[in-house]
Order: sequence, then C-alpha cells, then structure tokens
Amino acid sequence: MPHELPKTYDPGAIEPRWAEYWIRENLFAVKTPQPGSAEAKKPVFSLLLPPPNVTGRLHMGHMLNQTEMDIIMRWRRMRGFLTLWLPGTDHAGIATQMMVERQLASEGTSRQKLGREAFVRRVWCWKKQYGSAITDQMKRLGASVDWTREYFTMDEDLSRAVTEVFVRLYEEGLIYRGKYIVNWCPRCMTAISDLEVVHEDYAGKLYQIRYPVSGGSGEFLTVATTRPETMLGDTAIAVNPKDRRYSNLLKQKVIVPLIERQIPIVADDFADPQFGTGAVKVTPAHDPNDFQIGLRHNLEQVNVMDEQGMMNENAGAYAGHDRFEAREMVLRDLQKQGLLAGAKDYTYAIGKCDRCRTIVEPRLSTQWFVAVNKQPKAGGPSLAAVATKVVQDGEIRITPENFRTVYLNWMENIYDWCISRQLWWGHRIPAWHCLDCNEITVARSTPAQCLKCGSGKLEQEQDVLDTWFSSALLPFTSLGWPETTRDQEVFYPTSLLITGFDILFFWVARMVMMGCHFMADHAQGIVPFREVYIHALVRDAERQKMSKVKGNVIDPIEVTEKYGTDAVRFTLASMASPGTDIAFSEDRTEGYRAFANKIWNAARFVFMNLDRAGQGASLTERAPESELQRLENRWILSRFHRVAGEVNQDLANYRFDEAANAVYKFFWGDFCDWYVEIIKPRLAGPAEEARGALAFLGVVFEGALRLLSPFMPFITEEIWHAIYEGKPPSKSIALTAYPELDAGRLNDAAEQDMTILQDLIISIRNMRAEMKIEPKRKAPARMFAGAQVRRLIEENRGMIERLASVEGLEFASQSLANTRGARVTANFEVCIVYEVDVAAERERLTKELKKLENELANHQRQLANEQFLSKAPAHVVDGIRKRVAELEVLIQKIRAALDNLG
RNA sequence: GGGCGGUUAGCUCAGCUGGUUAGAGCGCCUGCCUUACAAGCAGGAGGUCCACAGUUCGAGUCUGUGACCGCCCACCA
Repeated sequence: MPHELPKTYDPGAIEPRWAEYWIRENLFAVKTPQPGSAEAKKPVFSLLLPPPNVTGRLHMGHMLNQTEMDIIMRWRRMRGFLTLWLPGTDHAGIATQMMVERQLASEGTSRQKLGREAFVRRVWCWKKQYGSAITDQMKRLGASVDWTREYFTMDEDLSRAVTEVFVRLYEEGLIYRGKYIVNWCPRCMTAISDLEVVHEDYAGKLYQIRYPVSGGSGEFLTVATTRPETMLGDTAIAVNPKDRRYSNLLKQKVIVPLIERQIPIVADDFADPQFGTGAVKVTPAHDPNDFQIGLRHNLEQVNVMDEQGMMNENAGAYAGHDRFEAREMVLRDLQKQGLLAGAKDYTYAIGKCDRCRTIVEPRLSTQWFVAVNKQPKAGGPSLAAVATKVVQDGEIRITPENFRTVYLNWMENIYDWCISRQLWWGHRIPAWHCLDCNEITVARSTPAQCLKCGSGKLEQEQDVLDTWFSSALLPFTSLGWPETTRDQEVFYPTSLLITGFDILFFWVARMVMMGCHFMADHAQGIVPFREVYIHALVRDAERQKMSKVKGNVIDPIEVTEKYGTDAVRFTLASMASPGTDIAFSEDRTEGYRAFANKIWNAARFVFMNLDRAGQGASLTERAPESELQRLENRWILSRFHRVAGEVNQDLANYRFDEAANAVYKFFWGDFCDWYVEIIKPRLAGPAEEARGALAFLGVVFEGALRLLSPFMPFITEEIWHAIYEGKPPSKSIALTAYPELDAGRLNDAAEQDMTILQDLIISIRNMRAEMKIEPKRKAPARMFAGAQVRRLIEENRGMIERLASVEGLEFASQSLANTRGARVTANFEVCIVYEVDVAAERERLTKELKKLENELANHQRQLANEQFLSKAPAHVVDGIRKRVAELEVLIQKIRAALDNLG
C-alpha cells in the first residue's frame, strides 16, 4: 500500500525526523547570489534572529517569537523571495559570567583565584559545552534558519568589528571616558546602564536630620533624606535661592553630624521649598542630582562606599559595615545625639539590578559612555537624531503602531549610554593606559607606545563592553562588516525584525542608532531593518507573568512533546493578536492538536480512497476540466482562493491570528465538514467517477497542505511527501509555491448556491433533532421554493438527501406556511413529514416571530427616517429594504404557521 | 509625576475604514461508534458589548468623563 500513514497521529514520531532532515539537507541555507545571476533577480527578504543568550533555555517567549518569524520566513520563501534568516547566539556578559562564577564557587574556587586569563578560558569551555542548548532546542522546533551562517557575538570577526566600531566612535568624539555617577550593582560589582535598572516601589522612611549650624549658635538646619548613611559623604546643604526661610543662612556653614565635617550651605534651584524642610543634603558621590549640584558649586566628592556597598575609610567609624547596616547605625547614633528630628513612612521608588535584584547604588566612578546626543566631530546629526528621523520619516515602520510613539518618546529623553562593565567576560575595551603619563590610547590593536609620551609601558583597559553594544551592531556585522561584502549589498537593510517590547530600547533602538551611523553610505538604505513587528508577552493561563519564582513557567519543549510542535505553534499563532498579551492555555493547544489530528485523518481518508480506486487514480495529475462543472468543486475552489487571499493579506499585516483562523476554518469547516462529505458517494462509486473526484480532491488537498505549511510545517511535510510516494517534485513542501488568490477562480454564485444548500441541510437536521427522529431513520421531506432555488435543489438532491438523512424529497406546489412544523426562510420552505410536537413547535415559532418582529421594527423605524434615507449610502438602504420585504413575508408565514397549530 | 493598553458568552479571546441578524475555541446540554477522525459527527443553550454623557440617520466600533485591571517610562531629597 503506497500511501499508508500510521493510524494514529503521533507528532513525536514524525517531527524529529523532519527537523533533522531540514538541517541535513541544508534546505534553508542561502547562497549569496552573484550580481546578474537568476537568484539575484529574486526579491530579497532577510531577517536577523534576535540572538538568544548562550546561558538561555528556551521559554515560551522565544517560541512565540520563533513561531512568528518562522511563519513569515516560510511564507516569504514560498512566495518566491530569496530568504535569509540569520541565526546566532549572544555571549551575554553578566549572565554567563555569573553562571560560571557559581560553578566555580561550588568547586570551592573563584574567578579572583583563577585570574582573568584562566577565567575567560574557563568561560569559553563552558560556552562550548552548554552554549548551544538553546539553538539545539530551536533545531528541534524546526526553525527554518540558515544554520550554515550561525555566528557567536564573540567570534573573531565579530569581535574585530566591535573594536572597529569602538575606535571609530571614539575618533568621532562619540565615545568618552569620565567620572560620573552611574548605576552600580554591589553584587555584580559592575556599572550597569539606566535600562538595566528596574524601579520598584519601596515602603521606606523619610528621615529628618538636624545639622548644627557652625559657630555654636545652637541653631540647626534640618534636612530630609531616605538614605541617611550617605550623609557621611555630604559636602553641602542646598536650599532654594528663593526660599526666604533660609536666606540668612546662606553665608554660613553647618557641621555634618557623626563625622563632624564642616560644609557650606549653597543656593540651588534643585531644592524644592515644598518638599520636606526645603533643605536638601548634597552628596555628590552618591546621588546623580547631588552630583550635578556639586558640579555647579564646585563641591568636593566624597565617596563613602566601596564596590561591594560596604562603607569605606571615608565613613569614619562606620567603615567596614554594609550600607544598610550602616544606615541603622547612623540612625541610632543620631538618635542618641538628639539629631534625628523625625522619621515618617514614605514610599518611593528604588532601583534594583535587573539581573540580580540587588538594590542599585548610584556610584561615582570612571566609565566609558556613548554620547548619543552629540554631533560627531566631523559634523552631522547625533546618533539619536538620526534614529529619531528614520522612524519619523517612516523609513522604519513599527507595528503595532503605538510602539512608534513609545520609541520616539524614549529617543527624545535619551541619556548617554554607559557601555563599560567591570567584568571579565566580554569584548575588552580597545584602550590602553600609559603607566607613565596616564594618557589613553584607543587603537585597533595593541599600540607599541603611548601616543603622548612614547612610553612602552602600556596596559589595556580592564573593562569590557556592555553586551548590548555588540548586539547593536549585528544587522551589519553579521553580514561581514567592516569588510565590504556582497552579503551587505544583498541583505542589508534587513527586511524585518520581530521581537518583544521588552528589548525595544535595549536592542531595537540601539541597532537603529548604530546601523544608521555605520551604514550611512549604504546604497540600499541606512536603516538596519525596514520593519519592526513587536509581539506580545506570553503569560500563563491566569495571565500571570511566567517566572521561575512563581513556578508557573511553561516549558515549550514539554508542551511540544505532549501535543506536538505543530499544535503549539498553531496555538501561539492563533492567539497572537496585536496589543494583548497571550494567556497561554493548554486547552487551546489540545484543540489544535485535534486540528492536526483532523488533517492527519483527512490525509488517511484521501489515501484510502486513492488505493481503493486502484490503477489510474492519481492525486497529482490535473483534474479533468469536466470536474469544474460540479457545484461543490467550483465552490471549494472559490473558497480556497478566497482564503489564500485572506491569509496572504493577514500575514503581510502580521495578523497571525486571523491567518491561522482562516486556514483552520477552511480546512475543518469547508474542506472536511462539507466538501469531503459531499464527494464521498462519488469516491465510493464507479471507477471513472472516483478517479475524477479524486483528482480534484487531490488538487484541493495538496493546495490546502501548502496553505497550512508555514503554520504546521511538520505534519504538512509528512503528508505532502506521502502524496508523492517518495518522488516529490521538490525536496520539501517548504520549497513549493504558496497558494495565491486567483480572482478567476472566485465564484460568488457557487458560494451563494452552496450557502443555500448548507442552510437547507442544517434546517432539516435541526428539525430532525427537535422532533427527536431516530438518527438511523430517514424521513421524507417536502419543499417549496422559487424556480431557481428549486432547480438548484433538484440538481443536488442526492447531496441533500444524504447529508440531511432525508428519503424522498418532493416539491409542493404551494407555500408550506400552513404546514405544521415547516421551516421558512427567504430561499425555501421545508418540512419533515413526521409527527409534530405541537407545544415545542409553538414555542419555537413564537420565539422566532419575536426576533423577526424586533428586527422588522428596527428597520422600519430607520426607513421612516428622512435623514437616514438621504444620508445613508444607497447599498445600505437597499439592503434594508430588501430585508424588510423578506421579513414581512417570513413574519406572515410564521403567523400563519402559529395559527395553524391551533 | 508622564505615557500606553485592556474591560464583548461560564473561561480565553476575535470583531480590520461606524451600516442589515455581535463571532470563534474551550466548557456546558441533547443525540450519535454515519464505510478518515470519539483528539470525532450532528444539533442546542448562553451576550443590558464596564458606566454615563456626546457626535451621527445609525455606535461594540468615534469623542469626552469616570470606575476597575494591567503595563511602560521617570535623577525630586
């Protein structure tokens, strides 16, 4: 038996096989076409996979992201595009370093004990061993990426590109080094960027502290603070210049309690007279605002903490204590001295490290920054200005559109980007410090001598770059930049970026800044991608964010093993409506596994009939033209093309949900429930008849598989290959053409006729159910209809009798309105010759009558309205007139039927 | 403090530019092993579209206000 499929659909048995096949055959690998070649004439569609972290394990968010990308890529590929989907992984500086440090700790050692070089070697080992976990999972899910081009952000060539970018930006004056307040994580012991700080409300206290005014007057100046321990680093008190309460104190000084330092009182607009006491303590080394005040008034910067958040030697008696411990000690001591004027409950936002949730400490330290708002030395707009313009001008289209505003808003308020990290794992900053004169030399490779003093005693900068620095460059570095490559010519700008909003700023915005800057001369466009599609978050069935802590994480591989990749993909696609998060529920997935099962069984049915029809039967030959004379064939073909048109349209607009629903309804509703049922008798009939039906069935079925293929690549691949008995016209269904709307195949008349027949069949089934006719028993039916509908019904008598379980369908010469139990519609009247339950029938008719009368009243009110008649478009008015005429007849008939019931 | 999104059937969500009777899946009820599929088939019940006001001939859809839920951004101690 040639086409046999196993009786039960078992995704676990087919999916790994195809996943492996696609990779082994390199089906999705793309050769860069040479200029003038046939391939070069194809339209190009390129997409960069947001590189997962090497530390990562696949979660639902990845799977949603990859499902959407894969659907788009498979679809574009089938639409004839030259598609490049470029995969890679990210070295994930902090995350990876932490992972390896934890491992070292369990071995009783540490990175400090190992030393930098050995540690980095160790991380590379770790990466080689575990770094492909997530890409292995992707492979199992069948992502149609080009694995031959896989990169890693710390690969040699990508690292060289990072250095090149750094050097160029430095030379342009867009990278600088300086001592500023940065967000510091005392646990990770590194600076982090503004974006890596998450703000959380914190129920703390606002303390009022008395600072004695110098000179022994016994006067105090009271300030308010939430972080009393920082007072040890206070170097001034600021009051508002307009605040008359303090104008007499301006020339005086106060003593910082506990460390007895004398500090000035300065006038600064920052102090808000409405807040607290109107006087604010100034700690330039520990607060960004205070830092600015310090600069304005030339204040000393006293750092009282070390990199682990412990008080340092500047903190006097508190040195060696943790910052929060010191806070308590300070408060206790102030209390003792009577200088704590008050403490009230106060809720404020504190910053925490995005990665480890440690409370971030603003810390004065020397770091490297990208100047995003500054013009390059040679002139021209700033990075942020270009990144704003390209989005404003629509050179990058963002979907859903509201993220455009979010993006532009952020761009407008953007600050310089702190790119140095005090880590060992990452791209080491290409700057060398002269040990003799302290000059910094930034260079592409280790300089022989200091540029300023010529000394040979140089030491490379210890810091590495923020991981996002290198990923910001990927749209061009992954295509071979800084070399001039054919890849860039063909594939840059990439066509699309699909990602979650959580990395809109981290990654998307920075890619735009870097891409536009470094590809400014690119002939095909400077932007890194022409479109951005932002998808929702996947939550659990209760709409909770998935998190390890809550223990509600759904492992995609687990659900995939349970229901099949195709079912999980379809779930995600069908729920991916824009603007709302996805509440992932296994119930839905179960439903789509049922759908896959339906497809499977439809295939078995088709194959079974093929084998039964024997010699000469074929699914792959052209169906004879005569088949098109049959209503059901014209109808299903019309539906097929209509749906193909819809799906193409929906995918172009990233409406994965609508596209998925359209194919679902088509396959299950139209194809299985109606088409297959209609043609069953022909398939079981004489050989000639069966072959004709089969050929047409084959055309539709094969087309439906192609239509489904981007959504459910595994099951469609399996069945498609089975159709061709091992001799498929191409290596994969993924390499065939995607169905397109052929307007010539649309057939409104056929669709309308089928609708009438379906309504008729449903009416009869409904009557049978209500009359509780035993299912096995075929009942005679009587009908009344206009000539046209009557002809339609007579031509399809067999279909109706079979699908509605009717035997002996006859036509009455006049309306059946007076016949008990008759159903009346605008197109036909029908009744079953059977005993009628009078009470039930009266209830049904009364209900129906009321509904129709309501509708009629509404419409009549409209038609009586002059305004409506003059202002509403003609087709709406006509439609209502027609409906009113219909309703009037129907109501009359139902009234008659009610009367007739007695 | 600024901005954004949501509120439609028991549950999860569609409903595209306002237009004739508001849809789907799951769940529920009834009946069926009908020569692919019980992961199935047939039929059915179930909705004051958060509230109020407005625009309009016409509002689930547009505007405003409010309520509730959620998210993002933010250097006021």
